[in-house]
Amino acid sequence: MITKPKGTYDVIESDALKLQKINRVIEYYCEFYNYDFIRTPIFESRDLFHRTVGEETDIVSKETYDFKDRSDRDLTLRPEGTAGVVRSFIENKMYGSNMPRKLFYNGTMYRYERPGNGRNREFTQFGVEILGSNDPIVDAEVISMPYRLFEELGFKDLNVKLNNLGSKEDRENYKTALKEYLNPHLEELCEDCKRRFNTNPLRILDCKVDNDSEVLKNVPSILDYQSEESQKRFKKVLEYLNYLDIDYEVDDKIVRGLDYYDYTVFEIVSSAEVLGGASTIAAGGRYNNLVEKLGGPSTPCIGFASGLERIMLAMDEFETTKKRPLNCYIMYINEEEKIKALTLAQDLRLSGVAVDYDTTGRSLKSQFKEADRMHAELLVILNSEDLKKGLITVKDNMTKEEVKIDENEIIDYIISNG
RNA sequence: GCGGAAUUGGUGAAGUGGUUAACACGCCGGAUUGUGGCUCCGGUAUGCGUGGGUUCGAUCCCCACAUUUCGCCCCA
Repeated sequence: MITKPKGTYDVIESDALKLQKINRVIEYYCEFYNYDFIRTPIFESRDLFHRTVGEETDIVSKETYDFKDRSDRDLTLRPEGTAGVVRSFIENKMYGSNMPRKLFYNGTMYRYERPGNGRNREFTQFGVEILGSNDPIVDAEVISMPYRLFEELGFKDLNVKLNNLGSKEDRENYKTALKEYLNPHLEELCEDCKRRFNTNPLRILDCKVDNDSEVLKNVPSILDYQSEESQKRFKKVLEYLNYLDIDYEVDDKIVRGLDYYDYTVFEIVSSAEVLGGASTIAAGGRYNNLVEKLGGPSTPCIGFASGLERIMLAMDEFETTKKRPLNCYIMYINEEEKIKALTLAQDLRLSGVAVDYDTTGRSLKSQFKEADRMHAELLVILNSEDLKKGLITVKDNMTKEEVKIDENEIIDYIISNG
């Protein structure tokens, strides 16, 4: 038997219903918040991700699907959505007009990592990007929009954790201070952190191993190393979040895994138990230098990404999503009735009625069961004797009341009663 | 990439080194010769993740691999 590749999964049955619901909610929230849909390629040139996400990050250094096509081009399956959107923004010269640009995407991403609960190699993210505004009000919107959207999907007890990484200069100052502080304590840190000390000292802050150690408890806060302007800006973000009634918590230990972030970074965390260690359902931040770095004009931007698989997992804890009921189920036994079922079904469907009928030749009894499984509202029971008189039986599956309708009025009857 | 656990029909699962792999749900058929959801009867794994090995004999013991899962790393 051929099985699915490791870390992939099929979306079927109740998962399919959940995913459809999520996609519907995303569609209309993005419409209300006035974001335009964008779809970018699932693979891009390898350089795009190496330059944006960061050569040193785990995502790029050990998780990308890199391959060469038949003409020897170096390509990479996208591990995240922002790089492609920014590339498209520049390539299509969107900065020329209609700024800021508010875009949303929803598609599959690929990372070669160990699969587990809420982690897959092919996974789906939706996200938004606002390109061309540095107003803190935009930060508040990008945080509050997914927050409200998740509430709509049934999430409760959501928490936003956010931090201010400041400008590149602020961060360099902080890194220096951090290393100065940590240097005498190096031996007390875990092996990973010793390595990070040189490669990416900021990541030591959210190390789980050393989390409780005295060393990290007294570590200097990045918030104390911000320029006055950066601090003022962050305060405004928090102020706007207060007005929007968003439950947040400033966490100066939050740093993100992608190199391009600066100023505001945030995570939205759910307390749903099924999520286990995958409780972050959305995360993002500001990236004011990325567009310029990729060759576009200096453009301040902010965005977030959210993993749909994790949302689907958590939805189990809320409510079961039900399949939409079928308007009408047609039953028949013999060939004459079957042909009537075939044509009547087509006529009804073209009139906007959701219709189905049996195609496995099972007993009438089983057809009733099947109709119930599909939650059919009306049952059309074809009978050769009645058909000869031009009559068709329609039974209301709720009241169990049965009427015989003239063949010529059947469609109107079903439309007005279904 | 590192460590632990799991893998038996459509589903939930019991089970044993030895002829037909429990039970329940579901599904199909029948009783009810064309009006269901209750009840009763019958059917429903040539098969116990895959490949080797030990054995007279393996679903059960051993090894490898795959997949899933928990923790680490990392992350949505």
